[in-house]
Amino acid sequence: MASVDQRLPLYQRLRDEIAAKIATHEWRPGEAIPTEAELAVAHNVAIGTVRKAIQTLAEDGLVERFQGRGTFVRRPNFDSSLFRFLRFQGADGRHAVPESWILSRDSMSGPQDVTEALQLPASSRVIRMLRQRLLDGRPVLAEEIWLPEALFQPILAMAVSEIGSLLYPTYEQYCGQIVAMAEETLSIEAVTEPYASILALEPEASVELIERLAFGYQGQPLEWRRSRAAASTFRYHIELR
Amino acid sequence: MASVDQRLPLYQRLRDEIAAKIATHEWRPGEAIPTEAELAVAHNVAIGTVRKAIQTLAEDGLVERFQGRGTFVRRPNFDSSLFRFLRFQGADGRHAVPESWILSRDSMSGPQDVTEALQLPASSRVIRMLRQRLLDGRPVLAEEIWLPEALFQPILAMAVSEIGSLLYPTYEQYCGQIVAMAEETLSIEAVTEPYASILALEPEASVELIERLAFGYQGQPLEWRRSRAAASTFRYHIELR
DNA sequence: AAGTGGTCTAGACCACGTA
DNA sequence: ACGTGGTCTAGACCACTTC
Repeated sequence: MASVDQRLPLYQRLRDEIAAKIATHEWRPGEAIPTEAELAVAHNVAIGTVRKAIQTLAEDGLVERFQGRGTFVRRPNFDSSLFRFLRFQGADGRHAVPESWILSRDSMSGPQDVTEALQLPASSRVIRMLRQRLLDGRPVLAEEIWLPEALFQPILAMAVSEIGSLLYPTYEQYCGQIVAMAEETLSIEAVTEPYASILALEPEASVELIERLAFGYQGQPLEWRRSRAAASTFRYHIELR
Repeated sequence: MASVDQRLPLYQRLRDEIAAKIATHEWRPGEAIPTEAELAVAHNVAIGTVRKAIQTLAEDGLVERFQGRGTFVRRPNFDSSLFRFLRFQGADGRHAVPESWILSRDSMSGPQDVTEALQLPASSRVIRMLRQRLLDGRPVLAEEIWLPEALFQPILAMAVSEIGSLLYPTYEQYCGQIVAMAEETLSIEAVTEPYASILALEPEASVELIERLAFGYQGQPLEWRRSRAAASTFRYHIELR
């Protein structure tokens, strides 16, 4: 364990120690962490200082607090929080998560753009999955998913049908990899095969390209995802403050 | 002034009182609010309670705190914070705000989609402006801006050349309207005139449509903006947590 | 009834900005 | 030197959950 910077305020050092315990899975998602009083005694600080440390962790989404029950390590779920922003035009304007089908899963030497995005040495082994997502029976999203093979070996061993419709819980359960943060970049492209077929569009039709890079607790890239969305059903909604 | 709910915690009631003073412009953007000690005495609460109230306001972006200087009412600027997410492909990958030219400004009876978005009675008078934005001399954005005429009369009285390149400071200075929050929705459309010409594209080319509804401190709609971005230069980048 | 986090108080000292 | 917000302490009582 790296020594903590003594110049930092107590509550930040305590915060970092707790975050490290979560990052190393010493305290696992879903579990309760020690109570405020226990932490105060263990670290020899006032309970108010513990509260401030935990509060910053709660703001960053690492833990969740429940009055009367305790403080719990949060289980992030970007498979659904992607859909916090992304919307599809269903029969009504509802906020549904489309069903998903994995079409293929391969192991290969990584193309340059993939290894660069995942910050891997050139030609590292990677896993590629193609996935189709449907709403009301219509294809709305074609996903191309890239993973570092070194971290996700168990994915190759599973039957494709065993891989759940939510990928991030699968990563956590079978590979011990937890997604903590992600970045998305949106742009427009002319769709090419195989994505045109997956979306039932003519080649060269315009689609929204949503590139997502997902990171673990230590900031290491875990997954690179390129999703193509059909223009007619695509919406992305966000609040600015 | 509505009476405060006595069931709420002290710090939330204090928070609401301060927020109301900001909303009514009793304390104006850029000004310092009273010190923690003064607020504690004035409201007869402990200084820690004042700190908690102010902290929540700072998290919501209503005020900014500076150690040694004081706490100041924040001046939101969505003209530049739009560009927090929106990126254009310049000569390099830099994060530049494009120059802007106002092409027209009219007063008219509001079309139905506009009055609905701005939550105005049908056929209310509205102001429409068209604006072109250029990066490295190339048009990258065509903006269609709608305002309730009742709130923005001074805009009609100004010469178009007097209207600055940043609209929100102009709204504040000449119309007393401050934008506090906004929502954006992204989608793809086939561009029509006059936006095709403004962007130097062929009609029916695909563009990104960015619809933005901006709200004041009391949550009232202030501006509806529909921006079309050329597909070749458009990028939208966001972090998910 | 016991234990948890939530609110609130009343101080102390520190770090920073301004004059 | 002075005033500001930032950190930290040591308690009290309350609201909620669990047993």
